[in-house]
Amino acid sequence: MSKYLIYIVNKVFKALNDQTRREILNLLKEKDLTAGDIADAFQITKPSISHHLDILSQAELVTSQKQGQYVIYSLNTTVLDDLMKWIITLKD
Amino acid sequence: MSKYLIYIVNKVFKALNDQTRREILNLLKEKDLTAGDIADAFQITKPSISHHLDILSQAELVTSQKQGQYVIYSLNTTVLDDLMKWIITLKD
DNA sequence: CTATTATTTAGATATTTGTCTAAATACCTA
DNA sequence: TAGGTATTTAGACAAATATCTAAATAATAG
Repeated sequence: MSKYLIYIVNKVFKALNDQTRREILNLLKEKDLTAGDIADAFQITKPSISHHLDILSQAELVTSQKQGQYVIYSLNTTVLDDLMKWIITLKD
Repeated sequence: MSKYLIYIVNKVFKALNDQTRREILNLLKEKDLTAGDIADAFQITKPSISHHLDILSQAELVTSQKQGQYVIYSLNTTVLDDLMKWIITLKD
């Protein structure tokens, strides 16, 4: 288990250890969304959602690009491969 | 995504969101160990390890059986399948 | 330019979490 | 039964976290 993988996995587990953040990822699975669209899907405030999106970004579970005054978020599943690797290592 | 799976995945993510607990699982991958053996592998106190083991038990990531005055812990990888299912669902 | 909309940042607060020490429980052995 | 070992429980405390409101930043539209 490389130091790099341990570092990534730590961040990803942290990011995934929250129901709201997991639901955000599920929303983004369907299609890319603006920060506002994502916030509208939850009962919590926009700043809180912004914070969740930041944590997801740090874990590289989402990417974002600015389009005018909007910020569009997309799901990024590449780190999930690292996560799977970690889990499989535990299994065999 | 069933309510049951969401419930399980929530507990498992909680349990896995800690370096010490992840290391405990890695130790148990090699062989079953008593609570004391596990505690000896870390710098933190026995009560703290006991607490970590409790969280891992609640998530069903470990099982335990009493053998005399010892409690022997074993890795249980079955919930990891549920976790994998959740991840794969996100990926495709 | 000014007002409006979208998003993030800053700072405060309550809750959760990881850790500790001390005590309790359970089992074993002489 | 008494003393020792293994483990857990209870309670305290500091650090981390999720949330909020208010303010700042950035872009658009009139």
